[in-house]
Amino acid sequence: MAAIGRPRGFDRDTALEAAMLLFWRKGFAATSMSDLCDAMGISSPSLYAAFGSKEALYLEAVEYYVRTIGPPVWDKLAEGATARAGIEKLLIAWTESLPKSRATPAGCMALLAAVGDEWPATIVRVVKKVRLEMLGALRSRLETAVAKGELPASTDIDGLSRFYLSVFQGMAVQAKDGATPAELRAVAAAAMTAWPGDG
Amino acid sequence: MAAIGRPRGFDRDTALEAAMLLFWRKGFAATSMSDLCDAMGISSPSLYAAFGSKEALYLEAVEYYVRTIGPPVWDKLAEGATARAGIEKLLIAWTESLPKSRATPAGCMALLAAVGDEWPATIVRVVKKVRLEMLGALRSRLETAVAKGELPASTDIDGLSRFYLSVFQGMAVQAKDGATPAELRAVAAAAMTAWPGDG
DNA sequence: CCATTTCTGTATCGATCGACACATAACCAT
DNA sequence: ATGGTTATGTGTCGATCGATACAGAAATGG
Repeated sequence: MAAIGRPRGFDRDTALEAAMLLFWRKGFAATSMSDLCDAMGISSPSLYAAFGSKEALYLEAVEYYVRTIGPPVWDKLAEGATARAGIEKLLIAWTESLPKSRATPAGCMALLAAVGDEWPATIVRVVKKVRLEMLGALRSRLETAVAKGELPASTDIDGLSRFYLSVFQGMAVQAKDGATPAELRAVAAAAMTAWPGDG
Repeated sequence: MAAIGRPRGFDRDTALEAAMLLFWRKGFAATSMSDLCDAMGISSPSLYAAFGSKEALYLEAVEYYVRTIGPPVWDKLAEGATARAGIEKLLIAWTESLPKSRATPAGCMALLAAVGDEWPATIVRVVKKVRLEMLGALRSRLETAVAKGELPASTDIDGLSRFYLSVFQGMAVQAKDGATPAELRAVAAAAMTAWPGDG
């Protein structure tokens, strides 16, 4: 863009990250413009000039979340020699990522936007797409496993991927509820015993 | 109470049920007093006279939910000869109860109040207690199973009950997301393969 | 009948919501 | 310097939020 006119007095990404953390913790409706302005350190007109609206800001915050928070965790799925190892690594990564930490709120932002209060339709649609991508990532890994012979061809791939998505979502809810990493690890361990062929 | 004064022009329980269904579907913040008055068929002052406040009405709605919606499903846990059968019946009951039906919204009201937007502290505390009761019901059934020798004494009861709670919560999220009963049944089937000793 | 009590509808309260008008300040090109 | 362009802060907009004041209506007890 043109470097013309008065330059912006704040860093856009820094402000966006502050908005993401606030939205993540409090949700959409419960986060007011006033809250956002305080957290981002800017005034209302600056926010509107830079992001358009509260709703547009939320959508950008989700995008930022998917871009920065998701990959370090979901990359685990591709690691490990087998799909089983990948899923296990992913589960462990969740137990570390989902509880509230010094830097981030508890739970999964893309999940929290699905449940609870009714949200603007545009947001619901976008976060739903994100959740479908999670399901797709799981299914894709399982399909590869079947193709490689790690799992029998009769495996219910859709059901199994949906099952692990369920476990993830349940863990996210419990994390939001204050569950400790140790408690989540017990859930992950139980979930791994559902791997086909184990006993 | 005294039968003195002008009698109430509406049935309290009927109005409460209407409020519950609306809160269940839309959440707390997204449900306005105006919405409630429309759904309950009464005016704002009547609502305040009968229920006190929006927050008090929500608390009564949760109580009503726990009293009327919960038991038909959770009673399944006690049915069946073994804990395994009880859990399986419970999972199946969820797959039928969680999706949106003609009469009820999707998901679990007590769960939805945990996630998403920030809710009033009193409500958070009450619904958290409800979720702890769910966990307690599962754990209690598993303890009985260990006592009866259905499960080895080394069973991680806390982890296993938390695991099945996770599955339930994940199923509730996916139900809210529009998952079909068939898709939820696949999740339930996968979850049952995690039963200790199966394989 | 009247007095008392309780419920109901209209109309509205102050607070807060998201969003913006406006004037001013800070930068670039010329 | 000067005009063009964009960002900033103050102040405020209409709408909506949850919650009531008030007066009239409907019941009971005398």
